[in-house]
Amino acid sequence: MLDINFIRQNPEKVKEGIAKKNADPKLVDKFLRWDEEWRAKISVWEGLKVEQKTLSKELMKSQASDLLSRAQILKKRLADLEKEKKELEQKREESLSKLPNLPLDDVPVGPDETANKILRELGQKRKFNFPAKEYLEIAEKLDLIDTKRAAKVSGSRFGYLKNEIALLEFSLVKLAFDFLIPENFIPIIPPVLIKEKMMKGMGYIDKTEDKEETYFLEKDNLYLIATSEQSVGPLHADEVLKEEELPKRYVAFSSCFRREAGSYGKDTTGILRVHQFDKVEMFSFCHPDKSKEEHQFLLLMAEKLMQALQLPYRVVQMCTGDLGGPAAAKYDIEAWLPGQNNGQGEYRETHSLSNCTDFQARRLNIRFRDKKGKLGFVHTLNGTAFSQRPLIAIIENYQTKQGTVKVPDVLKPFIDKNEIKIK
RNA sequence: GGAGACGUGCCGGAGCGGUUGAACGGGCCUGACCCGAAAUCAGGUAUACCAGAAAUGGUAUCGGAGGUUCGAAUCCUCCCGUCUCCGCCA
Repeated sequence: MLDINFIRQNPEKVKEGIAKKNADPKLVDKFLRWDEEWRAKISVWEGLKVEQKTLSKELMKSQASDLLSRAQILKKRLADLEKEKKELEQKREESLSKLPNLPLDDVPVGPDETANKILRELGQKRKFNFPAKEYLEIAEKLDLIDTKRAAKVSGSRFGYLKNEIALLEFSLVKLAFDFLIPENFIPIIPPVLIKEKMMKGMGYIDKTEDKEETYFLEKDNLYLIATSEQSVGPLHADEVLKEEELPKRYVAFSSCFRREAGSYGKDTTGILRVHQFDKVEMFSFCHPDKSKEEHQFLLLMAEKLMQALQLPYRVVQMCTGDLGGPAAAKYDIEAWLPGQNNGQGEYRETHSLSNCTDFQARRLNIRFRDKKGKLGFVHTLNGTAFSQRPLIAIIENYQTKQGTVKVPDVLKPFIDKNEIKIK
Protein backbone atom coordinates (compact mmCIF):
# COMPACT_ATOMS: atom_id res chain seq x y z
CA MET A 1 0.00 0.00 0.00
CA LEU A 2 1.24 3.45 -0.87
CA ASP A 3 1.16 6.39 1.53
CA ILE A 4 -2.19 8.10 0.98
CA ASN A 5 -0.87 11.54 1.83
CA PHE A 6 1.96 11.08 -0.62
CA ILE A 7 -0.49 10.20 -3.39
CA ARG A 8 -2.64 13.24 -2.64
CA GLN A 9 0.33 15.57 -2.63
CA ASN A 10 2.28 14.02 -5.50
CA PRO A 11 -0.22 12.47 -7.90
CA GLU A 12 2.05 13.08 -10.88
CA LYS A 13 5.01 11.37 -9.27
CA VAL A 14 2.87 8.38 -8.43
CA LYS A 15 1.51 8.19 -11.95
CA GLU A 16 5.01 8.35 -13.35
CA GLY A 17 6.19 5.65 -10.97
CA ILE A 18 3.45 3.16 -11.62
CA ALA A 19 3.65 3.81 -15.37
CA LYS A 20 7.25 2.67 -15.20
CA LYS A 21 5.94 -0.55 -13.73
CA ASN A 22 3.48 -0.99 -16.61
CA ALA A 23 0.46 -0.08 -14.49
CA ASP A 24 -2.19 2.31 -15.76
CA PRO A 25 -1.63 5.88 -14.49
CA LYS A 26 -5.40 6.41 -14.57
CA LEU A 27 -5.60 4.19 -11.49
CA VAL A 28 -4.27 7.16 -9.55
CA ASP A 29 -7.07 9.46 -10.70
CA LYS A 30 -9.55 6.76 -9.87
CA PHE A 31 -8.23 6.47 -6.37
CA LEU A 32 -8.18 10.23 -5.85
CA ARG A 33 -11.79 10.50 -6.95
CA TRP A 34 -12.97 7.86 -4.49
CA ASP A 35 -10.80 9.38 -1.82
CA GLU A 36 -12.38 12.78 -2.28
CA GLU A 37 -15.92 11.44 -2.28
CA TRP A 38 -15.19 9.41 0.79
CA ARG A 39 -13.82 12.41 2.64
CA ALA A 40 -16.86 14.48 1.76
CA LYS A 41 -19.12 11.72 3.00
CA ILE A 42 -17.23 11.26 6.20
CA SER A 43 -17.55 14.90 7.19
CA VAL A 44 -21.31 14.83 6.69
CA TRP A 45 -21.56 11.62 8.65
CA GLU A 46 -19.46 13.00 11.49
CA GLY A 47 -21.68 16.06 11.69
CA LEU A 48 -24.74 13.91 12.14
CA LYS A 49 -22.94 11.80 14.67
CA VAL A 50 -22.34 14.88 16.81
CA GLU A 51 -25.99 15.75 16.54
CA GLN A 52 -26.94 12.28 17.63
CA LYS A 53 -24.66 12.43 20.64
CA THR A 54 -26.10 15.68 21.94
CA LEU A 55 -29.60 14.49 21.29
CA SER A 56 -29.10 11.26 23.16
CA LYS A 57 -27.77 13.24 26.13
CA GLU A 58 -30.94 15.29 26.17
CA LEU A 59 -32.94 12.11 26.03
CA MET A 60 -31.30 10.97 29.23
CA LYS A 61 -33.00 13.85 30.96
CA SER A 62 -36.31 13.82 29.26
CA GLN A 63 -38.07 11.38 27.01
CA ALA A 64 -40.03 14.08 25.22
CA SER A 65 -41.75 12.69 22.17
CA ASP A 66 -40.43 15.34 19.79
CA LEU A 67 -36.88 14.50 20.85
CA LEU A 68 -37.58 10.84 20.34
CA SER A 69 -38.95 11.29 16.88
CA ARG A 70 -36.01 13.52 15.93
CA ALA A 71 -33.70 10.79 17.16
CA GLN A 72 -35.55 8.21 15.10
CA ILE A 73 -35.12 10.24 11.96
CA LEU A 74 -31.46 10.85 12.70
CA LYS A 75 -30.93 7.18 13.25
CA LYS A 76 -32.27 6.32 9.85
CA ARG A 77 -30.25 8.99 8.08
CA LEU A 78 -27.12 7.84 9.84
CA ALA A 79 -27.73 4.26 8.85
CA ASP A 80 -28.10 5.25 5.20
CA LEU A 81 -25.02 7.42 5.32
CA GLU A 82 -23.06 4.70 7.01
CA LYS A 83 -23.90 2.33 4.21
CA GLU A 84 -22.79 4.83 1.58
CA LYS A 85 -19.69 5.60 3.55
CA LYS A 86 -18.75 1.94 3.72
CA GLU A 87 -19.27 1.46 0.02
CA LEU A 88 -17.04 4.41 -0.73
CA GLU A 89 -14.49 3.17 1.74
CA GLN A 90 -14.39 -0.14 -0.02
CA LYS A 91 -14.03 1.40 -3.45
CA ARG A 92 -11.33 3.70 -2.17
CA GLU A 93 -9.45 0.84 -0.63
CA GLU A 94 -9.84 -1.35 -3.66
CA SER A 95 -8.51 1.31 -5.99
CA LEU A 96 -5.65 1.92 -3.58
CA SER A 97 -4.67 -1.74 -3.49
CA LYS A 98 -4.43 -1.75 -7.29
CA LEU A 99 -1.52 0.68 -7.11
CA PRO A 100 1.79 -1.18 -7.02
CA ASN A 101 4.78 -0.02 -5.03
CA LEU A 102 6.82 2.73 -6.66
CA PRO A 103 10.27 1.88 -7.99
CA LEU A 104 13.27 3.48 -6.31
CA ASP A 105 14.98 6.23 -8.29
CA ASP A 106 18.07 4.20 -9.14
CA VAL A 107 16.15 1.34 -10.73
CA PRO A 108 16.69 1.18 -14.50
CA VAL A 109 13.53 2.06 -16.41
CA GLY A 110 12.27 -0.46 -18.92
CA PRO A 111 9.21 -2.36 -20.03
CA ASP A 112 10.33 -5.96 -19.48
CA GLU A 113 13.25 -8.26 -18.78
CA THR A 114 15.10 -7.11 -21.90
CA ALA A 115 15.88 -3.89 -20.03
CA ASN A 116 17.33 -5.62 -17.00
CA LYS A 117 20.85 -4.62 -16.21
CA ILE A 118 23.63 -7.15 -15.73
CA LEU A 119 25.72 -5.77 -12.89
CA ARG A 120 28.50 -8.32 -12.69
CA GLU A 121 29.56 -11.83 -13.58
CA LEU A 122 31.56 -13.79 -11.05
CA GLY A 123 33.18 -17.18 -10.75
CA GLN A 124 35.18 -19.24 -13.17
CA LYS A 125 33.12 -21.08 -15.78
CA ARG A 126 34.52 -24.58 -16.00
CA LYS A 127 35.93 -25.73 -19.31
CA PHE A 128 34.75 -29.22 -20.13
CA ASN A 129 36.76 -31.43 -22.44
CA PHE A 130 33.55 -33.25 -23.30
CA PRO A 131 30.06 -32.09 -24.25
CA ALA A 132 28.42 -30.79 -21.08
CA LYS A 133 25.18 -32.59 -20.38
CA GLU A 134 21.95 -31.22 -19.12
CA TYR A 135 21.21 -31.93 -15.45
CA LEU A 136 18.17 -34.18 -15.94
CA GLU A 137 20.04 -36.63 -18.13
CA ILE A 138 22.82 -36.91 -15.57
CA ALA A 139 20.42 -37.06 -12.64
CA GLU A 140 18.28 -39.81 -14.14
CA LYS A 141 21.30 -42.01 -14.81
CA LEU A 142 22.44 -41.54 -11.24
CA ASP A 143 18.91 -42.09 -9.91
CA LEU A 144 18.74 -38.65 -8.33
CA ILE A 145 15.61 -37.19 -9.87
CA ASP A 146 12.46 -39.04 -10.90
CA THR A 147 9.90 -36.92 -12.70
CA LYS A 148 8.20 -39.80 -14.51
CA ARG A 149 6.91 -41.44 -11.37
CA ALA A 150 6.15 -38.02 -9.94
CA ALA A 151 3.92 -37.44 -12.96
CA LYS A 152 2.17 -40.71 -12.21
CA VAL A 153 1.59 -39.77 -8.62
CA SER A 154 1.09 -36.02 -8.76
CA GLY A 155 1.04 -34.90 -12.39
CA SER A 156 3.37 -32.77 -14.41
CA ARG A 157 5.80 -30.33 -12.81
CA PHE A 158 6.53 -32.48 -9.81
CA GLY A 159 9.62 -34.42 -8.95
CA TYR A 160 11.12 -36.90 -6.56
CA LEU A 161 14.54 -35.92 -5.31
CA LYS A 162 16.32 -39.14 -4.37
CA ASN A 163 19.50 -40.47 -2.91
CA GLU A 164 22.41 -38.03 -2.80
CA ILE A 165 20.41 -35.13 -4.23
CA ALA A 166 17.98 -35.39 -1.34
CA LEU A 167 20.92 -35.31 1.05
CA LEU A 168 22.46 -32.50 -0.92
CA GLU A 169 19.36 -30.43 -0.43
CA PHE A 170 19.57 -30.86 3.32
CA SER A 171 23.22 -29.93 3.22
CA LEU A 172 22.43 -26.72 1.34
CA VAL A 173 19.84 -25.89 3.96
CA LYS A 174 22.33 -26.58 6.70
CA LEU A 175 25.01 -24.54 4.95
CA ALA A 176 22.69 -21.56 4.61
CA PHE A 177 21.52 -21.72 8.23
CA ASP A 178 25.05 -22.13 9.57
CA PHE A 179 26.18 -19.17 7.51
CA LEU A 180 23.29 -16.84 8.29
CA ILE A 181 22.65 -17.46 11.97
CA PRO A 182 25.90 -15.71 13.00
CA GLU A 183 24.67 -12.70 10.99
CA ASN A 184 21.73 -12.40 13.39
CA PHE A 185 19.19 -14.22 11.30
CA ILE A 186 16.63 -16.00 13.45
CA PRO A 187 16.08 -19.52 12.12
CA ILE A 188 12.43 -20.25 11.55
CA ILE A 189 10.17 -22.83 9.96
CA PRO A 190 6.97 -21.02 9.07
CA PRO A 191 3.45 -22.24 8.27
CA VAL A 192 2.89 -22.92 4.59
CA LEU A 193 -0.85 -22.22 4.80
CA ILE A 194 -1.85 -18.64 5.48
CA LYS A 195 -5.00 -16.54 5.68
CA GLU A 196 -6.27 -14.44 2.82
CA LYS A 197 -5.72 -11.25 4.79
CA MET A 198 -2.02 -12.01 5.11
CA MET A 199 -1.61 -12.99 1.47
CA LYS A 200 -3.27 -9.72 0.52
CA GLY A 201 -1.11 -7.83 2.96
CA MET A 202 2.00 -9.12 1.32
CA GLY A 203 0.69 -7.88 -2.01
CA TYR A 204 0.44 -11.13 -3.88
CA ILE A 205 -3.21 -11.35 -4.81
CA ASP A 206 -4.03 -7.85 -6.01
CA LYS A 207 -4.34 -8.78 -9.65
CA THR A 208 -6.30 -11.65 -11.11
CA GLU A 209 -3.09 -13.01 -12.66
CA ASP A 210 -1.62 -13.17 -9.18
CA LYS A 211 -4.58 -15.18 -7.94
CA GLU A 212 -4.09 -17.65 -10.77
CA GLU A 213 -0.59 -18.30 -9.55
CA THR A 214 -1.63 -19.19 -6.02
CA TYR A 215 -3.01 -22.41 -4.61
CA PHE A 216 -6.11 -21.78 -2.54
CA LEU A 217 -7.94 -24.18 -0.24
CA GLU A 218 -11.52 -23.07 -0.46
CA LYS A 219 -12.83 -25.26 2.29
CA ASP A 220 -10.50 -23.73 4.83
CA ASN A 221 -10.06 -20.32 3.27
CA LEU A 222 -6.31 -20.70 3.27
CA TYR A 223 -3.61 -20.01 0.74
CA LEU A 224 -0.54 -22.13 0.13
CA ILE A 225 2.53 -19.95 0.18
CA ALA A 226 4.60 -19.50 -2.96
CA THR A 227 7.56 -18.42 -0.87
CA SER A 228 8.13 -18.28 2.86
CA GLU A 229 8.30 -14.51 2.51
CA GLN A 230 4.50 -14.61 2.47
CA SER A 231 4.39 -16.35 5.79
CA VAL A 232 7.31 -14.64 7.55
CA GLY A 233 6.31 -11.09 6.57
CA PRO A 234 2.97 -11.20 8.43
CA LEU A 235 4.71 -12.63 11.50
CA HIS A 236 4.90 -9.14 13.01
CA ALA A 237 1.62 -7.82 11.63
CA ASP A 238 -0.04 -5.29 13.97
CA GLU A 239 3.08 -5.11 16.08
CA VAL A 240 5.33 -2.26 17.10
CA LEU A 241 9.00 -3.24 16.99
CA LYS A 242 11.68 -1.48 18.99
CA GLU A 243 14.02 0.64 16.95
CA GLU A 244 17.05 -1.01 18.50
CA GLU A 245 15.96 -4.49 17.42
CA LEU A 246 16.03 -3.48 13.77
CA PRO A 247 17.04 -4.95 11.45
CA LYS A 248 15.13 -8.00 12.58
CA ARG A 249 16.24 -10.83 10.31
CA TYR A 250 14.84 -14.27 9.77
CA VAL A 251 16.08 -17.23 7.80
CA ALA A 252 13.19 -19.49 6.94
CA PHE A 253 12.98 -22.94 5.47
CA SER A 254 9.77 -24.03 3.81
CA SER A 255 8.19 -25.77 0.92
CA CYS A 256 6.78 -23.41 -1.69
CA PHE A 257 3.81 -23.97 -3.94
CA ARG A 258 3.19 -22.39 -7.31
CA ARG A 259 0.55 -23.11 -9.88
CA GLU A 260 2.78 -21.90 -12.72
CA ALA A 261 -0.38 -21.03 -14.56
CA GLY A 262 1.24 -18.52 -16.88
CA SER A 263 4.14 -20.68 -17.90
CA TYR A 264 2.61 -23.36 -20.10
CA GLY A 265 5.23 -24.78 -22.40
CA LYS A 266 8.10 -23.20 -20.49
CA ASP A 267 10.61 -25.55 -18.84
CA THR A 268 8.19 -28.43 -19.01
CA THR A 269 10.62 -31.18 -18.16
CA GLY A 270 12.77 -31.68 -15.12
CA ILE A 271 12.61 -29.77 -11.87
CA LEU A 272 13.59 -26.28 -12.93
CA ARG A 273 9.99 -25.14 -12.77
CA VAL A 274 7.79 -27.20 -10.48
CA HIS A 275 4.64 -26.80 -8.44
CA GLN A 276 6.39 -27.60 -5.20
CA PHE A 277 9.92 -27.00 -4.04
CA ASP A 278 11.84 -26.18 -0.90
CA LYS A 279 13.57 -22.90 -0.29
CA VAL A 280 15.64 -21.17 2.33
CA GLU A 281 14.61 -17.55 2.44
CA MET A 282 16.06 -14.49 4.13
CA PHE A 283 13.64 -11.89 5.42
CA SER A 284 14.41 -8.59 7.08
CA PHE A 285 12.34 -5.98 8.87
CA CYS A 286 14.49 -2.89 8.85
CA HIS A 287 14.60 0.83 9.54
CA PRO A 288 13.29 2.85 6.58
CA ASP A 289 16.57 4.75 6.33
CA LYS A 290 18.54 1.54 6.08
CA SER A 291 16.66 -0.55 3.54
CA LYS A 292 18.98 0.16 0.63
CA GLU A 293 21.91 -0.94 2.70
CA GLU A 294 20.03 -3.97 3.92
CA HIS A 295 19.19 -4.90 0.35
CA GLN A 296 22.88 -4.87 -0.53
CA PHE A 297 23.57 -6.91 2.57
CA LEU A 298 21.09 -9.62 1.59
CA LEU A 299 22.55 -9.67 -1.89
CA LEU A 300 26.02 -10.06 -0.41
CA MET A 301 24.83 -13.00 1.70
CA ALA A 302 23.33 -14.73 -1.31
CA GLU A 303 26.46 -14.14 -3.36
CA LYS A 304 28.70 -15.48 -0.62
CA LEU A 305 26.64 -18.65 -0.53
CA MET A 306 27.01 -19.06 -4.26
CA GLN A 307 30.73 -18.40 -3.96
CA ALA A 308 30.99 -21.01 -1.24
CA LEU A 309 29.64 -23.54 -3.72
CA GLN A 310 32.04 -22.18 -6.34
CA LEU A 311 29.26 -21.77 -8.82
CA PRO A 312 29.65 -19.14 -11.55
CA TYR A 313 26.83 -16.62 -11.50
CA ARG A 314 25.84 -13.15 -12.48
CA VAL A 315 23.89 -10.45 -10.70
CA VAL A 316 21.03 -8.83 -12.59
CA GLN A 317 19.26 -5.67 -11.56
CA MET A 318 15.58 -5.83 -12.49
CA CYS A 319 14.21 -2.92 -14.48
CA THR A 320 11.01 -1.16 -13.41
CA GLY A 321 8.82 -3.28 -15.68
CA ASP A 322 10.10 -6.53 -14.21
CA LEU A 323 9.73 -5.74 -10.51
CA GLY A 324 6.34 -7.16 -9.61
CA GLY A 325 3.78 -5.41 -7.41
CA PRO A 326 5.31 -5.06 -3.94
CA ALA A 327 8.99 -4.55 -4.88
CA ALA A 328 10.65 -1.15 -5.19
CA ALA A 329 13.95 -2.68 -6.25
CA LYS A 330 15.04 -6.19 -7.03
CA TYR A 331 18.15 -8.17 -7.88
CA ASP A 332 18.30 -11.64 -9.30
CA ILE A 333 21.21 -13.99 -9.13
CA GLU A 334 21.48 -16.24 -12.12
CA ALA A 335 23.62 -19.34 -11.93
CA TRP A 336 25.58 -20.56 -14.89
CA LEU A 337 24.17 -23.84 -16.16
CA PRO A 338 26.71 -25.23 -18.63
CA GLY A 339 24.51 -28.12 -19.78
CA GLN A 340 21.59 -25.97 -20.96
CA ASN A 341 21.02 -24.78 -24.48
CA ASN A 342 22.48 -27.95 -26.06
CA GLY A 343 25.68 -27.73 -24.09
CA GLN A 344 26.24 -24.05 -24.89
CA GLY A 345 25.24 -23.18 -21.36
CA GLU A 346 23.06 -20.36 -20.10
CA TYR A 347 22.34 -18.34 -17.02
CA ARG A 348 19.18 -19.22 -15.10
CA GLU A 349 17.64 -17.47 -12.14
CA THR A 350 18.37 -19.13 -8.82
CA HIS A 351 17.89 -16.23 -6.40
CA SER A 352 15.70 -13.20 -6.17
CA LEU A 353 16.08 -10.40 -3.64
CA SER A 354 13.56 -7.60 -3.22
CA ASN A 355 13.28 -4.41 -1.26
CA CYS A 356 9.55 -3.84 -0.70
CA THR A 357 10.11 -0.61 1.28
CA ASP A 358 7.04 0.18 3.41
CA PHE A 359 4.54 -1.28 0.94
CA GLN A 360 3.91 -4.50 2.84
CA ALA A 361 4.48 -2.93 6.26
CA ARG A 362 1.69 -0.41 5.69
CA ARG A 363 -0.82 -3.06 4.77
CA LEU A 364 0.17 -5.37 7.56
CA ASN A 365 0.64 -2.53 10.04
CA ILE A 366 4.19 -3.41 11.01
CA ARG A 367 5.67 -0.43 12.78
CA PHE A 368 8.56 0.63 14.95
CA ARG A 369 8.88 3.29 17.62
CA ASP A 370 11.87 5.57 17.34
CA LYS A 371 13.83 7.11 20.21
CA LYS A 372 11.51 10.10 20.34
CA GLY A 373 8.54 7.77 20.65
CA LYS A 374 7.27 8.37 17.16
CA LEU A 375 5.79 5.52 15.20
CA GLY A 376 6.84 4.68 11.66
CA PHE A 377 6.49 1.82 9.23
CA VAL A 378 9.40 -0.56 8.84
CA HIS A 379 10.74 -1.61 5.49
CA THR A 380 10.58 -5.27 4.51
CA LEU A 381 13.08 -7.11 2.36
CA ASN A 382 13.34 -10.66 1.24
CA GLY A 383 15.77 -12.77 -0.68
CA THR A 384 16.63 -16.32 -1.55
CA ALA A 385 19.42 -18.02 0.33
CA PHE A 386 19.01 -21.33 -1.47
CA SER A 387 16.29 -23.09 -3.35
CA GLN A 388 16.35 -26.38 -5.22
CA ARG A 389 17.61 -24.70 -8.36
CA PRO A 390 21.20 -24.51 -7.12
CA LEU A 391 21.07 -28.31 -7.01
CA ILE A 392 20.64 -28.21 -10.76
CA ALA A 393 23.59 -25.85 -11.00
CA ILE A 394 25.68 -28.22 -8.90
CA ILE A 395 24.86 -31.20 -11.09
CA GLU A 396 25.70 -29.39 -14.30
CA ASN A 397 28.79 -27.56 -13.05
CA TYR A 398 30.25 -30.50 -11.17
CA GLN A 399 29.60 -33.17 -13.80
CA THR A 400 32.45 -35.34 -15.05
CA LYS A 401 33.15 -37.06 -18.33
CA GLN A 402 32.19 -40.37 -16.71
CA GLY A 403 28.72 -39.05 -15.94
CA THR A 404 29.35 -38.74 -12.23
CA VAL A 405 28.89 -35.59 -10.16
CA LYS A 406 31.56 -34.30 -7.81
CA VAL A 407 30.42 -32.95 -4.48
CA PRO A 408 31.35 -29.30 -3.87
CA ASP A 409 34.03 -29.01 -1.18
CA VAL A 410 31.88 -27.10 1.30
CA LEU A 411 29.20 -29.76 1.19
CA LYS A 412 31.48 -32.76 1.67
CA PRO A 413 31.35 -32.59 5.49
CA PHE A 414 27.57 -32.79 5.33
CA ILE A 415 27.19 -35.79 3.06
CA ASP A 416 30.41 -37.68 3.63
CA LYS A 417 31.11 -38.36 -0.04
CA ASN A 418 33.33 -36.91 -2.74
CA GLU A 419 31.45 -37.99 -5.80
CA ILE A 420 28.03 -39.23 -6.83
CA LYS A 421 28.31 -42.35 -8.99
CA ILE A 422 26.05 -44.87 -10.63
CA LYS A 423 24.80 -47.38 -8.07
C1' G B 1 -14.56 -33.63 16.24
C1' G B 2 -17.40 -33.08 21.38
C1' A B 3 -18.04 -30.13 26.33
C1' G B 4 -16.90 -25.76 28.94
C1' A B 5 -14.31 -20.97 30.27
C1' C B 6 -12.51 -16.60 28.42
C1' G B 7 -10.82 -12.34 24.97
C1' U B 8 -10.86 -4.59 27.98
C1' G B 9 -5.21 0.39 27.36
C1' C B 10 2.29 -0.97 28.13
C1' C B 11 0.83 -4.90 32.11
C1' G B 12 -2.62 -6.71 35.98
C1' G B 13 -7.67 -5.94 36.57
C1' A B 14 -12.92 -3.43 37.24
C1' G B 15 -17.15 -2.11 34.57
C1' C B 16 -22.31 -5.81 32.27
C1' G B 17 -27.20 -0.28 28.57
C1' G B 18 -26.29 6.28 29.13
C1' U B 19 -22.42 11.72 31.22
C1' U B 20 -16.50 5.64 30.09
C1' G B 21 -10.97 6.73 26.21
C1' A B 22 -12.68 3.68 29.97
C1' A B 23 -12.44 2.88 37.93
C1' C B 24 -8.31 0.90 40.79
C1' G B 25 -3.27 -0.92 41.02
C1' G B 26 1.53 -1.43 38.62
C1' G B 27 4.89 0.43 34.96
C1' C B 28 6.85 4.60 32.28
C1' C B 29 7.65 10.14 31.68
C1' U B 30 7.76 15.26 33.81
C1' G B 31 7.92 18.40 38.08
C1' A B 32 8.40 19.27 43.62
C1' C B 33 11.12 17.75 48.04
C1' C B 34 16.69 16.15 48.54
C1' C B 35 23.83 17.34 48.19
C1' G B 36 22.13 12.93 45.36
C1' A B 37 19.07 8.57 45.55
C1' A B 38 15.01 5.93 47.68
C1' A B 39 10.38 7.01 49.68
C1' U B 40 6.53 10.64 49.26
C1' C B 41 3.50 14.28 46.75
C1' A B 42 1.50 16.74 42.07
C1' G B 43 0.74 16.22 36.94
C1' G B 44 1.12 13.49 32.48
C1' U B 45 1.09 8.73 29.70
C1' A B 46 -3.05 5.23 23.08
C1' U B 47 -3.83 4.73 17.91
C1' A B 48 -6.07 5.86 13.28
C1' C B 49 -8.78 9.11 10.41
C1' C B 50 -11.17 14.02 9.18
C1' A B 51 -10.89 19.59 9.41
C1' G B 52 -6.97 23.35 10.38
C1' A B 53 -0.91 27.01 8.70
C1' A B 54 -0.89 25.88 13.80
C1' A B 55 -2.91 25.86 18.58
C1' U B 56 -6.81 22.88 18.62
C1' G B 57 -11.48 20.58 17.55
C1' G B 58 -14.27 16.33 15.83
C1' U B 59 -15.13 11.00 14.78
C1' A B 60 -13.89 5.97 15.46
C1' U B 61 -11.58 2.08 18.28
C1' C B 62 -12.83 -2.50 24.94
C1' G B 63 -10.74 -9.82 19.59
C1' G B 64 -13.45 -9.17 14.36
C1' A B 65 -18.10 -8.62 11.44
C1' G B 66 -23.24 -7.80 11.71
C1' G B 67 -27.87 -6.79 14.68
C1' U B 68 -31.21 -4.64 18.75
C1' U B 69 -31.52 0.55 20.88
C1' C B 70 -32.53 7.60 20.75
C1' G B 71 -27.77 5.61 22.97
C1' A B 72 -23.58 -0.59 23.40
C1' A B 73 -17.22 -2.30 26.31
C1' U B 74 -22.02 -3.70 28.42
C1' C B 75 -27.79 -7.26 25.22
C1' C B 76 -28.30 -10.78 20.61
C1' U B 77 -26.10 -13.57 16.18
C1' C B 78 -22.01 -15.25 13.48
C1' C B 79 -16.75 -15.53 12.92
C1' C B 80 -11.62 -15.54 14.77
C1' G B 81 -8.31 -16.53 18.74
C1' U B 82 -6.67 -18.40 23.67
C1' C B 83 -7.16 -21.83 27.74
C1' U B 84 -9.16 -26.49 30.28
C1' C B 85 -11.30 -31.44 29.82
C1' C B 86 -12.60 -35.67 26.44
C1' G B 87 -11.78 -38.04 21.59
C1' C B 88 -8.26 -38.64 17.50
C1' C B 89 -3.34 -38.13 15.92
C1' A B 90 3.00 -37.29 13.95
